[in-house]
Amino acid sequence: MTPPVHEHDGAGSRHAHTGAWIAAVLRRRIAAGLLTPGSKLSEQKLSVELGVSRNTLREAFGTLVAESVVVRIPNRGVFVASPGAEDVREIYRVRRVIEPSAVLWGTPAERELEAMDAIVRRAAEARDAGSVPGMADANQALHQAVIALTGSQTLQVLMDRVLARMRLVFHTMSTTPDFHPHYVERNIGLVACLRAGRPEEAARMLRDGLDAAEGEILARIEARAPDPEVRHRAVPVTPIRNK
Amino acid sequence: MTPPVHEHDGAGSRHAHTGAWIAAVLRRRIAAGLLTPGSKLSEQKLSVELGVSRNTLREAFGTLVAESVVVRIPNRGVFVASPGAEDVREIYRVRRVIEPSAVLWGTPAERELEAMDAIVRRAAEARDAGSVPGMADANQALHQAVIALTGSQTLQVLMDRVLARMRLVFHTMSTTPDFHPHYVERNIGLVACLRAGRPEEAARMLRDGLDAAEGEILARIEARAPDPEVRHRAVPVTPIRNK
DNA sequence: ACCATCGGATTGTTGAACAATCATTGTCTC
DNA sequence: GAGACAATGATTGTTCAACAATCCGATGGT
Repeated sequence: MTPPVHEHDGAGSRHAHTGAWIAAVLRRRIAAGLLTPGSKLSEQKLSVELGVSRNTLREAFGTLVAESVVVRIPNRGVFVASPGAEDVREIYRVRRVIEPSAVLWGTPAERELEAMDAIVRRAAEARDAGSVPGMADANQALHQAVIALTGSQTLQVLMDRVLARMRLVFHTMSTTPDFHPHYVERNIGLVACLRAGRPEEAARMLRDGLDAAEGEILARIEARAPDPEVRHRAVPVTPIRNK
Repeated sequence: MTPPVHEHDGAGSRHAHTGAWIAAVLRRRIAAGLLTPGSKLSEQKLSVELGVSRNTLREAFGTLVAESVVVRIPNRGVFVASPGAEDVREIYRVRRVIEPSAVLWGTPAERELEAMDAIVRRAAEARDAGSVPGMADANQALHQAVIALTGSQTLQVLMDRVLARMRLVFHTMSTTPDFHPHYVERNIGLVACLRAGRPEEAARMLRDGLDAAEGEILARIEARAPDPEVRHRAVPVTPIRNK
């Protein structure tokens, strides 16, 4: 039995708005894969486990629902979101609009170019070392750097949420193939184009890369789930009874 | 005295999740200008006025905070957001990324082109009739149609929120000048470009229009508030005691 | 095998209570 | 009289306990 003590789950601040804190804890657990997609988050269990009131937990659920990290089904409870093929398509719709636009019209200063250079160098090292998580991290970092070109806080948090959702997609796939080496090369070319002052070409390259990635992931997803959209009942994929 | 009865505030659905319902009511009141920017939303008063529990009202506040329609200051309460110059800049950062990208890479079908044609025609009629709200509505409709080109639900709701924020900006300005006739012409040209199959030119036109609009609004804002950013104390602009 | 009914469990919502914090007022000192 | 300081009152943050409404699963009848 875990005692109802507040695990010092990083982010030390003691009691800065308990609801947001609980939301952060759950967000981290979901991102780490401790809470698998489709599993139910029972109000009673979690409230005693985290040592907060059911009301406060409910508030946390609210923010998580707003972020689409969990799904609330009325009178049934909240479940960790399990994104399907349509969700993947939506994710790439968003990325295809925002990221190419960022490289096309965001004028990168020398600072930013240097940062992106460092990132792709790190990615290349990770590839040579065969480190898949290293490549994944670098890939993610590069996309965040691209978003940063817009200078918009709003777009930053939006894309952070999209990325969190993408991580959930990967969690639903038991075997994650490594298309990452492909991406490393693409990203190198992208930064080179930006350096050369050819934003149109960079944007086109980015769009092609996104199309390719979406295609691969969709193929991988739809192979496993021949009936991806038909989730009208919104039933959790696996009624996992956590613990 | 308004009785604590639930005003049948449109959007008929009877009691689909009370918290969301209350949030919708408040959202509408704010958009309508009944709740002016900077005014405080007292938990006690509103809970009795709307006939819901303080807890439920709190949940509604949570969603409104997530939408940045209201601002919560710890231990002080929630206030209707009063966007300043920096917020306007952020709004246009977002629009400059998303809207030109939508017209550039979203391939409009005949249906959508026709819809946009109808909108600009409506705008022209409103201009000839001297109807400022008519022009404003048409302008808003056109931008929503542009966003719809992406086919992305996520971007749609994002831009809806941005637009709501923009409405708040206008509410903070006592006198709203009508730059709308300018926009009508611009929009006509934009749709024409799209019809002619020149998305690059349309995108450029859209960007120029956004730049111009931002400039005009910023000038109007910074003239009134020579010290726009210094809101560290986050004090409501006017400590309005509503009623 | 199919359908209805019932019971238990979980969610949705409320009301009251308490601690913590902020704003205001009043008092004291200089 | 002006400013620092403490007491007071009001509001928010959070918890607890309760109830109605709903859903899930099992039981039982045909």
